[in-house]
Amino acid sequence: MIAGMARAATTSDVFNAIAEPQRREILVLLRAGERPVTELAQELGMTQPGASKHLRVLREVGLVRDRKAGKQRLYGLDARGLRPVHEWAGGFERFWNESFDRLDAYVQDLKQTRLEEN
Amino acid sequence: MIAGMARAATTSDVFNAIAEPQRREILVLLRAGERPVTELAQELGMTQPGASKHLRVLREVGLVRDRKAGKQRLYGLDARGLRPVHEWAGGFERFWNESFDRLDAYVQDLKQTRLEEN
DNA sequence: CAATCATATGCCCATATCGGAATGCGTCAA
DNA sequence: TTGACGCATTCCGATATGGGCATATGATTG
Repeated sequence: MIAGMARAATTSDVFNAIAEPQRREILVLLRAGERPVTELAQELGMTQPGASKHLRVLREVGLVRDRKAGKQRLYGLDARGLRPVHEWAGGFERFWNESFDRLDAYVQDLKQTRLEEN
Repeated sequence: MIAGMARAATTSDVFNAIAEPQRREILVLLRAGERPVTELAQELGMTQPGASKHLRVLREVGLVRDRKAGKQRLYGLDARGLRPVHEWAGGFERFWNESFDRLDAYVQDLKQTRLEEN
């Protein structure tokens, strides 16, 4: 508990939860609506325990919620947790629009603009 | 090599690279411009080797590029790799609005059910 | 209750990962 | 050339992770 944690717990950080490709696939699938575990496992070509484990991680970070439906347990999307991810990445938007060669000029432009504003 | 990989290599997947909070902090810092390793380490309260390791990961996924400047090595942002992240998360945009409504309806259902039970 | 279907958990293994400490290595200055 | 500086790399230890497999738990039906 005290020494060298390898990484922020995947169960407490959305960024970490979506670092797993299969978990991202699950989320994409769930955009089409609620699904039982077995169906998800089948469509994604993974075992049922595998799907359950991934779903557990997604549930613990709040990206998914589950609902009992008779014998089954339906998993549904709760995408609110993805909003911070979207916004964080969006904070870099202006940087991927400017090519590197232009970035320097861009910074110069900003400076110039500021000068002109004063 | 063949059996049970724990996770997609952090060095080959942007999602995985940004799963580390400190690496995200580095990227944020670099929006202000190029920085040498020691300065990054200092501002983020990590050791120099620690910073170097994180920078290596970021470099290998292409989120950062480096340039020699005399004794120093300046790291700069290359945010293009964050665009897929932004777009992927953006694919859920309509869902994190709808989620509220669904959740609300769900809560209403619960209340209604309880009332009927009493 | 017993049998059955759906899902969750526990265990084991191989590997990845992070942090710390020591060290290698290239570059600049005296 | 010899230090000193800046950074990268390597080794180590502790831990997290994902997959496979067996099994436990839950709920439904007969």
